Amino acid sequence: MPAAKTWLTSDEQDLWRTYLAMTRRLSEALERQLHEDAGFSLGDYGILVHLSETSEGRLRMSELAYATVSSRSRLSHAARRLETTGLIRRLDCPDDGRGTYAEITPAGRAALEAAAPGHVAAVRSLFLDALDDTSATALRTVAARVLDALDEDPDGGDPCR
Amino acid sequence: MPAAKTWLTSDEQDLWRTYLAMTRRLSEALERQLHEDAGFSLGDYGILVHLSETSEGRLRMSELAYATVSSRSRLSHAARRLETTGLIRRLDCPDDGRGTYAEITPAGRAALEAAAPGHVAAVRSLFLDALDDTSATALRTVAARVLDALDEDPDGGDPCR
DNA sequence: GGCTTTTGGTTGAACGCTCAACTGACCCTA
DNA sequence: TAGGGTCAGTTGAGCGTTCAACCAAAAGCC
Repeated sequence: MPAAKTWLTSDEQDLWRTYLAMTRRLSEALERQLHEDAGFSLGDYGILVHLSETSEGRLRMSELAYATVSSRSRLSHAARRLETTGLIRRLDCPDDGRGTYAEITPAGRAALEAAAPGHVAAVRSLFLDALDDTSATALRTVAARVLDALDEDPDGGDPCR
Repeated sequence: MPAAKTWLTSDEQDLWRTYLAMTRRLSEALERQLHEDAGFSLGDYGILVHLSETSEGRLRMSELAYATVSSRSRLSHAARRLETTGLIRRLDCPDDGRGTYAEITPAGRAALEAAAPGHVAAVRSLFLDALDDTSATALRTVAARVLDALDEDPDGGDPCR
């Protein structure tokens, strides 16, 4: 096999930089919209969504960390903040003395329902509308492969470190 | 036209969440690799790359902010840090009394060349290798459309706010 | 020439994330 | 049932980003 390439070809560079610009600007725009209109972040939104989707409105901290693709530490800090603003509450897990449940409060559900229309509209207009069937399929494939590669990689492996 | 949809369909949801998971985990993995191996961030890497690509090794702060898709403030802080570590230096612009040039130092070039192989290898193995010609083309199209939508959008518009 | 407005860039405070260290509870084995 | 190892979750320090306020130089304007 040839020597490992140290640099990217100009095509590769272009694609990579375009990808970086897209992801950065998209996440900034959505973050800003959500923060202005709802007062919380995309990460917080994800927490509320996942909790609201369960039958009991609650999830163990570690499950929630996995679902929201965040570290235990980040989730723990985020949960403390969301608890002080009253959107979730934490309660001890009766089955496991180490465990903690995060539970969405009525105020949390209300905040989520208030935030959803604007956020969903932004996701549509900035992202989903840019996709036709073909590119959506392609993107799914790419994402699946990238996530697989991350699972293989020691640095990208454990989403809950 | 029908009433605006407040929620995403389950297909849309799935695609959006997969996209979010991919982008978050990929950027975390690259950030970690670079930080461990080179001691600086992906943002710093971008700054050094852009400076090194100019004929004089320098760029006005605002041009650099645009090139690296970052706010003036972020770039200003990053430049101060890079200056204290000796990878760049700042000098006053003779043509415009308000202006500042950022210039990559020899140490900066050395750090960049030392960091490049590992970073490029990670970008390849985690991202580029997941793309065949078809999906690369599709991704380019998607990125271009998303960036266009961001340019239209008041919240996503100015990359240098 | 003086006046305001705009532009280029920096700064500090507030806040979120990361990392490593830590606490307690569970588990397993002898 | 005592011990060491692992697991769930939290905490605090350090650092990077954001936001708004700020300064100085340039550009418009009359």
